[in-house]
Amino acid sequence: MKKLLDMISEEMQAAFEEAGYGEKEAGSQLGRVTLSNRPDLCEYQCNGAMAGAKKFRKAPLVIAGEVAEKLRSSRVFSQAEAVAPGFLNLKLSDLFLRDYLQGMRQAEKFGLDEPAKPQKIVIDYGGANVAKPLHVGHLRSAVIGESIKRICRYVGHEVIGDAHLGDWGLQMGLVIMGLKERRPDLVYFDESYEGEYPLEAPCTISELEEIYPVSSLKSKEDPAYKAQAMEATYKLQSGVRGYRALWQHMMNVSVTDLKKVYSSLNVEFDLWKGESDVRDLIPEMVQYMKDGGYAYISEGALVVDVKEETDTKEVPPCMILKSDGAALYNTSDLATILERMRLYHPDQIIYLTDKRQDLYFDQIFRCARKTKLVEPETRLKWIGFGTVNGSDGKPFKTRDGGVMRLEILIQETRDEMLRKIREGREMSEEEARDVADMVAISALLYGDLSNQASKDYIFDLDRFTSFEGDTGPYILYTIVRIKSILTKYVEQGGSLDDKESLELLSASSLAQKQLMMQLAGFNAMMESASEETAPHKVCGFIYDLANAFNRFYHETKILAEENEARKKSLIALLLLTRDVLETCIQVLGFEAPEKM
RNA sequence: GUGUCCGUAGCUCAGCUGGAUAGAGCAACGGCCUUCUAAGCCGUGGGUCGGGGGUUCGAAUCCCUUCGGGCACACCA
Repeated sequence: MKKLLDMISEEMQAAFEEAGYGEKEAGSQLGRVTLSNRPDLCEYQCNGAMAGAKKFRKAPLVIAGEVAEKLRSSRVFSQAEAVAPGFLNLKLSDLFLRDYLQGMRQAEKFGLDEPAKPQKIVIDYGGANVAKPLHVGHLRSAVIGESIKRICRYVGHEVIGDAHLGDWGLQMGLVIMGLKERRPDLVYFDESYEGEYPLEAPCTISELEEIYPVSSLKSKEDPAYKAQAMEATYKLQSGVRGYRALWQHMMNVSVTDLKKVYSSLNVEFDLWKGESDVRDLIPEMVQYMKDGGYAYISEGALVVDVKEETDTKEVPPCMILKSDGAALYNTSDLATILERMRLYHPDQIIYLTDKRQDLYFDQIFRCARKTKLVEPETRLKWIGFGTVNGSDGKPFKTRDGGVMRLEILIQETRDEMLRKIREGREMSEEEARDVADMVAISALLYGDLSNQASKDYIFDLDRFTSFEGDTGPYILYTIVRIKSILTKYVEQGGSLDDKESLELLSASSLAQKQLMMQLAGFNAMMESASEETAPHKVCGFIYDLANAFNRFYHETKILAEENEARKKSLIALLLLTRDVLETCIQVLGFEAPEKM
């Protein structure tokens, strides 16, 4: 289905041409119609007469007047008037709008067209680390990545989400050393041991999480200890049996825990790959880069130059191997690109990390292109997100200044929501708990996603969990209201299956028409949210839609409507509103309860 | 130093492929429940869009400059 604005722009363009203001060049913009920024004057507007005034050597108002004249009998516009200095103020025909919504309701995905070329996209969620607890910073990559994945899938692309764990670096050596300090008698550390290793993991997740910070601190203070940790890393990487077995246990314990936390945020990965998965590809890739003449030794390290003529900044070379010959983050990221091209051959890879890694990804992408790890048409996209700050504007911390664990944050949000629900609603304890969990997730996700990803934002639990204003709970409340009416309608013997009834709808009030206009913008919004990988656009859209609905709701009695035909048509409008809202929150990553 | 992002109402944020009187929410104040969830709706007050210059018929939006802040600048990830 065409987008509403495109349809009415075409109508307008035709009127321009008919009035003698055709443009030879393709892609003329004279007839472009946009949503009015003066809703008190009109619904849509076209500014083409002013843009064309110079070219046609005529006063804009004259042009606008002549164009308006051509639109007198238009079936699209019920009103088109020329206003000084040359605006074309437009109102949409009720019939046209109604037919458009009817088309939406009957079309797949509310009239959103399939992409011209569906892509295969890999999303790299930027790597939680094994044996280190998730903290607030991980909230963003998980939540934004999940929403982008869902948006792209909805639009019609094939998307593979990869958790991409940090499971192979020095931190693994640190954890191994930390464990060895505590429990030197474990069989994994006995290098002469040749038997089977136990099936049971030697430590729990909380123990692992305790070990890392202690060990990390110690390595900073004690160079000898750090050397041991590096040796442990080396032993793990070179395949020492006990270390590998231990590593496997830590992986299992950690991944189980990560899955638990992520799934509480409705975040799911298709792949649980990590740095370790490409370890065998590294030698081959390094050799390839040397043979191709891309990589050379600089200051002892193996690097690839990624400077470009047009650079206005200094771009240091991309390092492939450290001067001690060891691999680093760059190495595994590049090898991962190689692996992904071989296994999935994606059209696009999207990375989510915090925005400080801007330069780093610039280097990686340039290096991948230069060394032809990817094809010229493969898109590499980096989405750098901002910091989660506390109310003081500085990175979010716990009360005592520590790092806020994601699990704790989620729990606090749930508790707060449960408290509010108990306060304001009569509900069984069990139901209150279920509802609180759903609403809490909406609060958390919407609070994050409604901000532009690239900007920092202030995490304010009170604001996010509020039922007022631009929040997840407000959106859910609106959906629940609609559901409640629909439920009552069915109880009174009504049917929700009538796909034709929207045809009976007349635009009888301003609020109703505004609701309809808002609904009609769905396909355009979703397309741009997908193209710009911008979940906040979905949030903006449903907030406006929820407002439009609530205004309409307050002035329109639906169940009490006596004209059966009109009642049916109103129910059809409610159904469309509910479905569009639920589709939108689904791509944002949360869902609405039946009651709240 | 080089580069980059940001600066919009008291607070949190939209708007930024240039259009008319710069929008929401929170907070403040005032209305609306015998009727579909008042966790809602309606209304009032609140602004040199950091400053200056330029391009344009028209600039929060584009360009330059300046101030203030964040971040990054090869052997961490």
